Amino acid sequence: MALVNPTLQTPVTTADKVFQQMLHAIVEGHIAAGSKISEPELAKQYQISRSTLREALNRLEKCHLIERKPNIGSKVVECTIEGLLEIYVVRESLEGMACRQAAIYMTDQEINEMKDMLTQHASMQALKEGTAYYQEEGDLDFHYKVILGSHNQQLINILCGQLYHLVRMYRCQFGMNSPRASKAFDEHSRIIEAIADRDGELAEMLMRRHIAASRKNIENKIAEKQQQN
Amino acid sequence: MALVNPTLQTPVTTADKVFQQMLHAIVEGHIAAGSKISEPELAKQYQISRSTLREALNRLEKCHLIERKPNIGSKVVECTIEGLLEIYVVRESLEGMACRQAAIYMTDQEINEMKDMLTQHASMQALKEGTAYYQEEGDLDFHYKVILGSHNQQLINILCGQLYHLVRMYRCQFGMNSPRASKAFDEHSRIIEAIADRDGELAEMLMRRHIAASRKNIENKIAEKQQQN
DNA sequence: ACCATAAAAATTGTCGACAATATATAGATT
DNA sequence: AATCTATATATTGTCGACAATTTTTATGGT
Repeated sequence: MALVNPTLQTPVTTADKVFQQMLHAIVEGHIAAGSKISEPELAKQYQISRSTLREALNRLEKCHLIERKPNIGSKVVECTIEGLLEIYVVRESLEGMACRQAAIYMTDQEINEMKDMLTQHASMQALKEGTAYYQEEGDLDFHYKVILGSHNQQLINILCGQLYHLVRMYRCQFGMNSPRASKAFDEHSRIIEAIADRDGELAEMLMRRHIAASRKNIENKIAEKQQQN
Repeated sequence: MALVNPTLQTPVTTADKVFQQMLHAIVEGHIAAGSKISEPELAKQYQISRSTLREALNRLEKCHLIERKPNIGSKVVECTIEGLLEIYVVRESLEGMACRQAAIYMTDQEINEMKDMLTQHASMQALKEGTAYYQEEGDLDFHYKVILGSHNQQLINILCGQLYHLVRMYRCQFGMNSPRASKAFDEHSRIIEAIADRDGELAEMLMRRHIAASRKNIENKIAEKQQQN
């Protein structure tokens, strides 16, 4: 029930279905990052015409998962360290604001649901005596809920509809940018507290620190790796 | 030489050209906000096939200027007060961060160019003995420059490639959300100062206040209008 | 007169073919 | 042998036609 982007519509047209299949394939790396996309080849592979494949490609482009140059073709985006850090900067900014708005606009029911989710995650974390679950789906669930809690359609579209596909792609392919399990959980609780207190200013600050901490964590890992060489 | 989105590629394919024409038409209201888009009709109007028109529509959708429902069709987005306020929230967040990044990454040359631009705007403002120029193109130029100064491709894409088309659309159609001329100019100078001082924290704060002030200005006008009725 | 149903018209989605452009191959020249 | 040019191949862009779906209109019943 997790790892599913909340803005993803249920596919109705064939282009929709192929889009979602390709989305999955790109995020998981089955279609390699940076690789060129051959329209005739993929059309044959999915057993659809080139037109509908192009329709699917257009949606992937909308998510910033592929890039297109006129008369030349499409490429899957590359996963670079710089790209990852750029995404963190945007997330820090936007999710911080989303959190501030959530403190204003989330209903009491939504807040309670989020609290329930967190306790549920806590038990799961204990159950698995590890942090695997929380590192993966749980973290995303939390962030999605906050974003939706902003009740701001622009924020929701940009974050869930675009940026978070890339977030998941980087998480699958780099691996190193999963949440720092133990600390992340505490940070999440504090953020929910601030939202429940309707303290938007604090909520924004905490979310920004939460994301900035992840970014710095990665920057450190990078630095370590570079020292080894 | 302003009012031109810096991320807009020079059109190469016919779909590109039609896209830019329609972009212009929607922003200026020649294609009415909220109106339904008839593919056959527009294809005939632009003298292209429906396929290439659909290609253009896909790009408009990427800019969030039209919305599409499967098997039903496309509509131009509506200009609502709520929608405008949502955009301001996102701008406050993202442009604030862009400004912080600009203080880090802008080159000295870029900063000088921006200073030059501002003095040029000042003289124009005096020349026209009004604030028309600055209210329109000048303000956009300034904000574009800051955004580009972030050197963050994600920020640039989201702001220039998507959000600012909507900003311009609202400005054309509502009119009331143009910059508060006299104050805006001073605020712009202070922001540039902060960037030149490489004070990212201050730069972000000033930009956020600058945009928040515009938003509050609109909220007040709305409130006034509602009191009249 | 109103509502439900069925037929007709219009609109969107998908397909295959052709045109325009870019890439790869072969040949000629120095 | 290397470089430039010309040809051939492959890929992307555009077109018109058909299929599937939705909207409108017409019809009949209460």
